[in-house]
Amino acid sequence: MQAGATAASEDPKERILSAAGEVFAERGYEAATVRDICLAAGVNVAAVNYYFGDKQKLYNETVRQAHQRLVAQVPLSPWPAGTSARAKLRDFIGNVLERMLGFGRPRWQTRLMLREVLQPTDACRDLVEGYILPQFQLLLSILGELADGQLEEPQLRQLAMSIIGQMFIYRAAGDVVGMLVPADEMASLHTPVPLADHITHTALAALGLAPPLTSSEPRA
Amino acid sequence: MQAGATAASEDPKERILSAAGEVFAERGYEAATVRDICLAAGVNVAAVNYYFGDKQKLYNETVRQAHQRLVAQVPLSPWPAGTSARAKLRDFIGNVLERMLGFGRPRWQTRLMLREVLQPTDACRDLVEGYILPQFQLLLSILGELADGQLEEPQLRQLAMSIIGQMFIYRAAGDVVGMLVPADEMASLHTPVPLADHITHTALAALGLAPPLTSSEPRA
DNA sequence: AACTGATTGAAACGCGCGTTTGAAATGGGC
DNA sequence: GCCCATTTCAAACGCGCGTTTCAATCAGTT
Repeated sequence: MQAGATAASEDPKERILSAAGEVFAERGYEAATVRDICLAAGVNVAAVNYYFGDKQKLYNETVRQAHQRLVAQVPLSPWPAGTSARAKLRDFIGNVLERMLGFGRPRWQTRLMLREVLQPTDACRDLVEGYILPQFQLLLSILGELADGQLEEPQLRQLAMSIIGQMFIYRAAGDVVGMLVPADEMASLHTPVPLADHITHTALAALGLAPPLTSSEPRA
Repeated sequence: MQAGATAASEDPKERILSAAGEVFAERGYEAATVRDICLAAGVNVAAVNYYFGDKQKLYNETVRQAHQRLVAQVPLSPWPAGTSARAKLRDFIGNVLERMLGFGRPRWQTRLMLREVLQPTDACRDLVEGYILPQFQLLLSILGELADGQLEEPQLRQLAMSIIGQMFIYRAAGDVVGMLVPADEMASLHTPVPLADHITHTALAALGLAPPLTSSEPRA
C-alpha cells in the first residue's frame, strides 16, 4: 500500500534497479544515497544489500541493465537492401538524436550512460564494446559507402567523430546551448528533426555530395 | 617544512584555492573532501572555514577564480586589421582546441569549468556570460564574415554549434574517443593541430569555400 | 617584556552515510 | 497446523564527513 514514486512493479529487485537508475542518473554515484533509492523504490534499506551486496554492485548492475535495454531497443541494421547511403546517413543521425534528446522512453537510461562516457568507471568498457563501438562502425560503413573509396579509414574516422560531436554537444551541454541560443530558435532549429537535417547536410557538403549551406536551394 | 603536493605559495588562501581546484576538478564537488584539499595544500582543516566559511563557498570561489584566470589568459581580438576571415577561423579553432586539449597551463582549470558546463550549478551563469558567450559571439562574427550575408543569424548559430561540438567531444569524451580510434591514429590525427585543420576544412566546405574532403588537393 | 589581534593546530562534535543485525512476517510442502 | 527457507523490517553500528572549539603560536606595537 506504500506509494512508491515510480510505477510499482511486482519484483522488488526490478523496482530497486529502476529507482537506482533514476537517482544515479540524476545525482551521480557519490551524491546518490542508498536511502533515497530505497525510498523511491518503496523497499527497506536492507533490501539493497540483500539483493545486490552493496552500493557499488548495485551501480554496476544498474548500468549493465540500462545498457542492455538500450541495445535491445536499437535495431542494428534496419534498412532494406538498396537503400541509398544518403538515406542511411540521415536515418542514422535522426535515430541517434531521437534516442539522445527525444522524450520517449525513460530518460535516465541515456543520462546514466552519458555519465559513464564523461567519467568512465569499470562499467564503461562493456558499454563501449557492446553499444557505442557497433554504432560507430555502422556510421563508418555508411560514410565509407558515401565516400566510395575516395577517403582512407583514418579520414573516415575523423569525419565520423565530427558528426558524433555535433550530436553529442546537445546531449552533454544542452543547458549551456540553451543559454547561447534564443529560446524560440532553440525550439525550432535545435531539436532532433531539424538538427538531423542540418548535421546530415554539413556531412554531405563536406563530402561534396550536397550544395553548401549558403546555397538557397531547399536541398537535393 | 611540510611537503605540500603543489608548489608552495606563501599565501595560504592561494594554496587552498590551488589545491581545491585540482581536487574539485578531479573528483567533483561531492566526492572531494575538505580534508584531502587541506592535506594537498599543507594547511589545517580549520583553515578552509577560517578563510572561506564553508566547503560550498570555497567551491564557488574556486570556480570564480579559475574562470577569471582563464579569461585573463585569452586575448579576445588578437588579429591585426585585414586578417582574412579564413585565417581568423583557423586561428580561433586552433586556440580553443589548444586551450581545451593542450598540455600547457594547469589542466584543472578547464576541467573544472567543463564540470560546470556538463552539470551547471550557481557558478555557471557567470561562466557563460563572462567567458563562453563572448567566445561564441566571436565565432559568430567570423562565420558571418565568411558567409558574407548569405546566411541568416539562426543558420550561423547552428553552424557555430556544429563547430563547437566537434571540439567539445574531444574534451568531454576523450577517453571514449580513445577507445574507438587506434592509438597511433589518435596521436597523429586527433590532436590539436590536425584537428583544427580538419574542423576548419569541414566548416569551410559547408560554406562552399573549400573543396570537399574527397578532393585530393592539399588545401587551398 | 608585555599586551593584542590574527592565524594555526589537535581534537572533538554531530550527522548522515553504507552496512549489518536479528527478529518478525511470509508462504509453499507435508 | 507445523516447519523451514525466504524475504522484510526497525533499529543500530561504525565510520568519515563538514564543521567547531579553544588553546597555542605568531607578529606587530609600545
